[in-house]
Amino acid sequence: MIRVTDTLSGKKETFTPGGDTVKMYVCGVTPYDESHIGHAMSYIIFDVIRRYLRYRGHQVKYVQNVTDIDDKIIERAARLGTTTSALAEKFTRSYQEDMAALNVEPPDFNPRATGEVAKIREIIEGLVAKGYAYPAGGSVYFRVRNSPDYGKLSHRTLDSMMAGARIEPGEEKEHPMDFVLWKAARPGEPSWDSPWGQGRPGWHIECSAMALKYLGESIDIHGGGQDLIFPHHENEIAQSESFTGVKPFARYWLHNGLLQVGDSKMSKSTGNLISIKEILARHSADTLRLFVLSSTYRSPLTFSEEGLEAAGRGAERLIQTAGRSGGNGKSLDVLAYRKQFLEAMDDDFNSARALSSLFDMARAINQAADSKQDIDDALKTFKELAQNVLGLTLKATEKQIGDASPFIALGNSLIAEIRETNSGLADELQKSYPADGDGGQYINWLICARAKLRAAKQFQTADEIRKKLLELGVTLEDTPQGTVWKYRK
RNA sequence: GGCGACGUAGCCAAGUGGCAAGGCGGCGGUCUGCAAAACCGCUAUUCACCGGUUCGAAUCCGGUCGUCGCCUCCA
Repeated sequence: MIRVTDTLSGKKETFTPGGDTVKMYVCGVTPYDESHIGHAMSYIIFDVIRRYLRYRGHQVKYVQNVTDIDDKIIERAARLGTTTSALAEKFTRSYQEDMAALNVEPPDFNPRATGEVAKIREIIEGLVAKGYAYPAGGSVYFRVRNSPDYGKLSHRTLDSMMAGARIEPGEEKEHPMDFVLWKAARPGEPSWDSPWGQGRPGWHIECSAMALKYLGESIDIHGGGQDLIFPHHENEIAQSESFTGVKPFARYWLHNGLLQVGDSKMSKSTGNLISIKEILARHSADTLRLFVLSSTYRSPLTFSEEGLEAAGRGAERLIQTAGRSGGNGKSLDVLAYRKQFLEAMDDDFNSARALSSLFDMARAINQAADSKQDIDDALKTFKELAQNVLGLTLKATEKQIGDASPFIALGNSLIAEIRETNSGLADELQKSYPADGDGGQYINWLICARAKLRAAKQFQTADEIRKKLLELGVTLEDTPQGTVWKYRK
């Protein structure tokens, strides 16, 4: 039994989907710039939720929109002298690359706002016909006063919103909180035909349209960042339920806490953005996923380089475990750890607690491997949870060695050094010295040279190789199967 | 001003009535020629502070202080 915290009720509820397939909608990005690590956090979380539901035997249909037309896109495109569609396309693709790099599975449907104008118009017309919306000056507004429960998601009333006071004067609106469904086009802006004249969809309406079109009138999970609760999701509920007359529009509203940098939220308006690409240049997807998953998804998370490094070391331990092999002793049973893992995930996707079970399991596996127990089944369970549920790759980050020259230099000076005391060995090494190749080849050669030196008990020179390699970012590990190396910066 | 969240070890973080998970770091040990990796042991008598309820509270109630979010484009 899975329990989820629903923003609407404010409580932890038993999760029971409306049908055989879990219908899941998560708000996507507005592609006018590179995606940032706040996006990474949110989409990693919903990716894990989706994976877990599937792991628990649910079919999941996952829809995510792309808001490819809005004020920011228009503004940015104009500034850069490009079209809104070219700009949106560029950053949509960049976003998709980022998600792939983070091992976030693509949605089943990924509709663009501009591709759904027909459905959007249909809904607005319906809302106008029912008296929930009214045209004014070529735009169409939603009439919040006709939705008595407006404010139920964000737990506030119209009166309390008015008290907040940061509301601009009425313009064409009947009520200050009325929001735009259809925006009249200004000269030169991209626009579509409508009964109210040339214009384009407002922000909130596309999500209602897509959810209704791709998932139906009542969906199971609607997700997004906490910053979307008001006004975006509040408005989605109002529009959707007013249009269809079906309640609830979403059975469960899930919201992730926001990523902070330093002492404030990272956001577009404060400009303290760190892009996903920037982070992935320094840290692996597993590192980032572990960093995000080691706290509960509803809490705010403070980004820090130290935090990522800590997560990275943890990730390495898991990767190390995944690569182990046991013997043919007694078979290790890890079902108790698996049970704990599932109990944690069942409890509102408590990935932090689930991870503690995974680390415990890793320790048990390492221990068993050390004592030559059979760890095949254990490893299978371990990987299933780490990869299929948490979406970790468990692959060591093989960073490309850009420049082989430091390794070549190291090899050359080594030969010269050895020649002073042992010309025979120097000749032998010289013979096997790679004429060219990538850094890896030279590293392998250096490891080979070190093995010969160790065999000859020339530990000082051998250790020097290890030390120099470490300075270049290469760690050596001597295992019974030989020496393995890792490159990390 | 309104609404909401949070304050647990050096750092990150789980735990919402019954002896304080896990990760990172640190210290000691096993293994190793020495390391690395892995493993073992230790690392919070105490959960912002004050008061209350209870046989029993990090967990419930009241208050104080502090941090953050939303109320405006945002994942």
